[in-house]
Amino acid sequence: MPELPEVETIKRDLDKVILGKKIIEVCVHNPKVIREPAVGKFKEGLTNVTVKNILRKAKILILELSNGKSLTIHLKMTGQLVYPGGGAKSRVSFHFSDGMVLDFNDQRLFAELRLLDDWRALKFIRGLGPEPFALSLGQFKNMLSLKKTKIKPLLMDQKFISGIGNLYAAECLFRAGINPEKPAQSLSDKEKAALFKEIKDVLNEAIEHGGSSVDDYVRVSGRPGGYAAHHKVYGRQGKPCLICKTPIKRISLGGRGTYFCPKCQA
DNA sequence: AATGGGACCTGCGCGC
DNA sequence: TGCGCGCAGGTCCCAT
Repeated sequence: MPELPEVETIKRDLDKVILGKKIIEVCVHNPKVIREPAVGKFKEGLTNVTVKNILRKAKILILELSNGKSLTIHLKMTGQLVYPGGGAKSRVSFHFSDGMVLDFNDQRLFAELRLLDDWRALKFIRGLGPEPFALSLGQFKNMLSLKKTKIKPLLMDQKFISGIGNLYAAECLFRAGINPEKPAQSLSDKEKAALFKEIKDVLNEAIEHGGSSVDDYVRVSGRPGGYAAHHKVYGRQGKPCLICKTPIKRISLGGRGTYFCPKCQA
């Protein structure tokens, strides 16, 4: 499930392999993932253009092109970008003038590709909250103090703070010792500070390790990221807490699997 | 305002 | 063995 660290890893990987290259042909093997414009216009706008710049906003990748348009890619859960491509799983393939291919794969077809005149105008992007790295502790504390919502669903709310998903919300809360059901505004100053620190530390560490390969996530090379070995709670239901040995519990919160230590995160 | 559910998808692992 | 079911999760949308 690509979250901020995975998408950032892909952005950096793509910088090394396709930045400055010219796309000469786009093959759409499954049109479902092309959200706009119509497939014909999509292909047309991506033919004979150079990749000028690659950006990441929250969990979205943006390729700025030489014709002024931009390709936005939201990988959702199972999206992959693989280079060199040419694989059988490809939903869309991008062919470059040097003969190389970038594959876009997506097993569950949830991903969203858009070719836009102005990515900044995309409603979802306009609605994004600040990225964790753009916040000061004071701002973060203020934001939390205004919300009665349970802290874990709040961390995953992209309008509140952007880039954090189910996996990293669990890891950050564990490291900060905060119960995922605790109302945001009820966190103590100390807890807010701990959470702020752990969010930045966990995301940075995950980026350093190339992201977490659970489910389908792979780096652009096709190889896994290395952060899953450092997970402390995610997916560890019933296994002993790495700090106190209490079995890790799984509950459903906001319809999502939520892992925590009932003792360390009381 | 907040919360809960369903929808979108498909492969996998589980129980019977 | 084979089948059906629940689950996985980012985001939107609707209902309460």
